[in-house]
Amino acid sequence: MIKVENPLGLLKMECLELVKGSLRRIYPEVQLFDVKFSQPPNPEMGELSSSVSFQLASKIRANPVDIASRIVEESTIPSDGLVSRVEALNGYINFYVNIGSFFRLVLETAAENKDYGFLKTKTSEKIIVEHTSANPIRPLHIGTARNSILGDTLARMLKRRGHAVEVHFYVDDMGRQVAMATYGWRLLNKPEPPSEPEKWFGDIYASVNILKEVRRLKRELEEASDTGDYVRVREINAELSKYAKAAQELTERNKEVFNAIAEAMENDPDPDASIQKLNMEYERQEPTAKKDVRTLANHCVHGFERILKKLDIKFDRWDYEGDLVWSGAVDEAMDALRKTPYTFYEEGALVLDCEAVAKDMGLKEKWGINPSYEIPRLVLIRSDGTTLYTPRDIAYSLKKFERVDRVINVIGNEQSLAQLQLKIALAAMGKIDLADRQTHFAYEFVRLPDVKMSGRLGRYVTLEEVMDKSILLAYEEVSKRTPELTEEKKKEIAKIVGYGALKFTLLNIDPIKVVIFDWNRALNFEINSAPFIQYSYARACNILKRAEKMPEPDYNLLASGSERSLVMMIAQFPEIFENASESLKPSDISTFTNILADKFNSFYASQPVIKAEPSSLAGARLMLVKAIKVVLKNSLEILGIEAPERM
RNA sequence: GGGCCCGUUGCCCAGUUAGGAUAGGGCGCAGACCUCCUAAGUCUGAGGUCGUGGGUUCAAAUCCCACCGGGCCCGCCA
Repeated sequence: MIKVENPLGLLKMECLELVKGSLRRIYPEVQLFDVKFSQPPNPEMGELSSSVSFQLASKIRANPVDIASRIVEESTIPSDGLVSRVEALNGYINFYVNIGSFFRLVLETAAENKDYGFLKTKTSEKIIVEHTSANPIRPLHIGTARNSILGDTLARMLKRRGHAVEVHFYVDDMGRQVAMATYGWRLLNKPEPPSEPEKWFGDIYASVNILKEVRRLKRELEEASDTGDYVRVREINAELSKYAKAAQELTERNKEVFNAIAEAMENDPDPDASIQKLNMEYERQEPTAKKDVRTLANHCVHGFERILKKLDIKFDRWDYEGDLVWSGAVDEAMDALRKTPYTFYEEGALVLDCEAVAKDMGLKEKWGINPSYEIPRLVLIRSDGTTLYTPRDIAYSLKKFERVDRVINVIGNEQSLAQLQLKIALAAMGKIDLADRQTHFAYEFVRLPDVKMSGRLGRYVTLEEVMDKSILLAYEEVSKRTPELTEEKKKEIAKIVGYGALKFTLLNIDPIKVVIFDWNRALNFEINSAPFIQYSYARACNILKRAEKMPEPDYNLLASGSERSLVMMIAQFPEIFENASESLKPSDISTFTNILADKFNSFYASQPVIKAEPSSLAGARLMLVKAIKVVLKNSLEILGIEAPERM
């Protein structure tokens, strides 16, 4: 057997040779251009088609229909090749494969290679995928889950593509948020957190934030009523009722924490100052601050690790922002920026003039930014000398590039400007090459039907909640459908189905689209395609399990439309994978898999496999099922979804 | 005020990077199918101004321009 990685690629090469040969004979003067092949709309039109005549038509001022006919007339088809005939139709050139040889090539390649489809890159790189990087002050919720699941899938795609991938989690222990949470924890006299500490800390953080904001707004309200600014009064009241609602929700969930913090904060004349002080102490490595903040952050980090592990999402490194500052890496980066002509001081703060950098280095043109857009400046160092998030991220970026060639950051779309400013800072430092090798993989929020999720208001649907419900529902389904299974088996399948559905929901929709989270939609196994695909896989497994022998196949007998389109889909898989991983589009895989499962189910319903007559047809169909099994399994694997042998 | 993103059937989405043949799925709706490899399945049907209006092209959901509706950002927050 010939071993090939990409059977469709071979077929395309052969078709290309045919077209090229004809063109050379008919139009020797025409410069050859890129000829693309696509699948015709229905199987009667062959397996591949080319619209080369249309492109040629405008160049040589001729009718595309005539060009197509001439190309076909002039083509000489080798007798031992993969193409059996060529036809012209409506200006298109349609290629029909030699079923015996091409189907054998495709099915035997796919069925006998468990890594089928994972087409390797010719330019392997070292790549960091940074994802999740959630604030270590609250639980992971369904919004951050979108980040984790996308990031995890990107990493897996790139690994399968042949890159050396490191997965990093950036622990933001240096921001004001973590100081705020630690401040609240201290107000409670730092009790040992209960199990699931990150949920508890999330309540503390939200309590502090809400109480602090309410206090500020009340003060502003007094001022506004004193000056008789009633427009402002109305605005503030609206704000206050928003916080009141959040406080209400929080009290319903965790009354003790909220009340205890409320009481303790009464005694603090200026909570903001206390939080800022703690933040500054942490940055200066004051021992108690260091211990408290790190302890809190680590409780949360361990919680993240525990939950994500259940979804089989793991990290190679956890990079702490604090370490970056303390090691002097941030100072170094800032010094380097200070030496460029693009920074200046304003009221004691160090500022980067992003617009000037972009203008001098032609970055707008290079990166496709609207020339009339003035890029906002970036404050690098606060007037009190402490650092800020984006500048710390600049130092982090440099650190990452010490390890790898390429960096992919899975970060919310709302941080686009910050990510751009980061790249501009790199360019300002003369490291434009690094800026070009850094990708912001942006994704949009997951919203609740009426409100946006918000850590600050303590308003979120936690990831674990969704995971648990998903498994529970899947368990009920399994018990209903296959009561004969053992308890252990039911639970195993429930986990595979439940987590699969959750991941699929978030992977199958374009990351840049806002998702409105709907319990019913996410966990409805009729709507969700993951169980459907998994079920198809289980069916394929079942057929193979029941087939006692493997008769000698005759691939020429795979003549039905559904069989032919299945073989073509299998043939396409390596290029689908290649394209998905090059353009970082997990949904290409999920969509493809869904269609494959759909076609397989139609085939399953209409064509017997084991009992097919003659036995050479059964043999060919068994090979088809075997190949489908491999492709379903491999595409689910990329998506991080398990494929159950039975359901 | 400026910048970016989204808009496809009652609902949720694919297709837009790279323009090509009749715009695809799913849910829901109307109906059909288990003496036959698992019905988490299959089949049939109804349902569409691809946000609107121009333009480019032999050809536009896809490219360009303007506008409308929604989201995000423009902080010494992250």
